[in-house]
Amino acid sequence: MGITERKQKEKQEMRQRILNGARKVFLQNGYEQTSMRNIASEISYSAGVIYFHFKDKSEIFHELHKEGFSLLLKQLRVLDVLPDPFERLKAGGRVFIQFAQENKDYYNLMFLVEEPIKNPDQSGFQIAVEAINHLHSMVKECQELGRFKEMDSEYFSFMILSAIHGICALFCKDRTASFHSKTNDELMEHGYACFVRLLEKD
Amino acid sequence: MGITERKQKEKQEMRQRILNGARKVFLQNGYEQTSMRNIASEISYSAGVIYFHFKDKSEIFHELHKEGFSLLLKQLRVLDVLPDPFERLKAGGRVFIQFAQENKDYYNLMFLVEEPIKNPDQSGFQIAVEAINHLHSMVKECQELGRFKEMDSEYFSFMILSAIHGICALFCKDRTASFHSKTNDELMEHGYACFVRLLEKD
DNA sequence: AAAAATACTGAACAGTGTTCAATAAAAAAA
DNA sequence: TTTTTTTATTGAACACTGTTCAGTATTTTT
Repeated sequence: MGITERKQKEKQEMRQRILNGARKVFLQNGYEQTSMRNIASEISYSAGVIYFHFKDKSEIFHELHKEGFSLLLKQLRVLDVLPDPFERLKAGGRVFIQFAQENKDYYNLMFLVEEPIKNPDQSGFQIAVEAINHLHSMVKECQELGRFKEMDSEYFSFMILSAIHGICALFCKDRTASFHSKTNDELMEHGYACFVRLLEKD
Repeated sequence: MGITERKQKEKQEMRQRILNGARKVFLQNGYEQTSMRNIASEISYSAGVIYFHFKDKSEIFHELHKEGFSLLLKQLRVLDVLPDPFERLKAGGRVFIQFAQENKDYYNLMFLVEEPIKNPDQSGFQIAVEAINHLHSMVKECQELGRFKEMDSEYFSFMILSAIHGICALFCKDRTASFHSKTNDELMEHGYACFVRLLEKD
C-alpha cells in the first residue's frame, strides 16, 4: 500500500500548508479580521479547497488553539528544573505573562476568543486541561511544603490563574490606558510583583 | 426657536430609539452577531437611517460601553455607606463579579471586545477612568489605615482589578470548564474568597 | 407658492463563511 | 492500454455583513 500511504502524506502536507497560511494570517490580523479567502490566497489556492481539508473556520482555530497551548507548556516545562515548587510557581507566572506579551494573538486565540466548543472532553481541548493540571500540581506541592494552608487547592489554582490572566487580558484588549503607568511592560511587571508579594505572606 | 427645539428633541428621541434597539440586540446576540440590519429591523426602520444618527457601529458600541460603566458605578456607589475602606473594597469585588455574571454582554462590551478607541482622553472613555479612580482611592484609604504598606497604590490597584477581572474574563469567555467545580458561581465565589484571604494577610 | 433643509428608504458595493456542480488529475479496474 | 472510479481543486453562487448614496417624501424657511 505505498500509494495510499503517499496520498495520506500528501493530504497531511496540504493540511499543514493551510495551517501555516492560516497561522500567518490569524496571528497577523486576529480572528475576526481573518477570512477564508485571505488564508487561501496566502497559500495560492482557492478558498473552496480549505473545506475539503477542514470542516470550517472553527476547526482551523482549534488547531492553532492547540498549538498555542503546546508552545506555552513547552516554555513552562523549562522551569521544571527548579526544585522549589513555590519558586517554580512564581517564575511560571512571569513566563505566562511574557508569553502573552510576545504572543498576543496566540493568547487571544487561547483565552479571549469566543469558544465554539464547550465540553473539555473534546479532543484538542485536552492540552488546556493539561496546562491547568500543571498549575494545580504545583499548588499542591506548595501545600505539602506548608504554604497556602487551609486553602482549597482547586479554588486557589483558579484564583492564581485568574490573577495572572487578568493582567494579560487587560493588556491584550487594551484596557490599560486608564492607569498612568509609563509602559504596559512596567504596569504588568509591577502588578504581578504585587501579587507575588501577597502570595509570599501566606 | 420652538421648532428647532422640537426638531432637536425628535432627533434625540430617534437616537434613543436606535440605542434601545441596539442594546436589546447587542446584549442578546453579542457584538459580532449584531448587524446594523438587525438593529434597524428591531425598531422597524431601514438600516441606512442609523448612519444618519450614528457615525458607525463603533459609535453605538461606545454608547453602550458608557452605559455599562455607569450601571456598574451605580452599583458600586451603594457601598459608599460602608465606613471601613477595606470592607468596601472586598464588597466591591463581590459586586463587580456579580455584575459580570448578571450582565455578561455588558461586561464583554466593557472589557473584552476589541476597542476601536485607544486614548483615554476621548469623550466617553472618561467614565472608565472614573471607575479606576474609585478603586484607586479605596486602596489609598486602606493604606492610610495601615494596610498594603510598602505597596505602590497604582500597581496594587491594577493587580486587584486584574485578579477580579481575570475571574470574570474566564467566566465570560467560557474558560472555566477545565476546573472540576460544580458550577461557575461556586468557582468564582470561592476563587474570589481565596483572593480576599490573601489580601487580609497583608 | 417656491426653495431649501431634513429624515428616511432601498438599492448598490465590496466584503464575509460556506456549499456545490463542474473539472482536471491520478489510481484502480477492465 | 483503455475505461471507470476516486480524489483534489476550482470558481461561481448563496445568504449574510458594514457602509454609502442617489432618490424621495416631508417639513421648514423664504
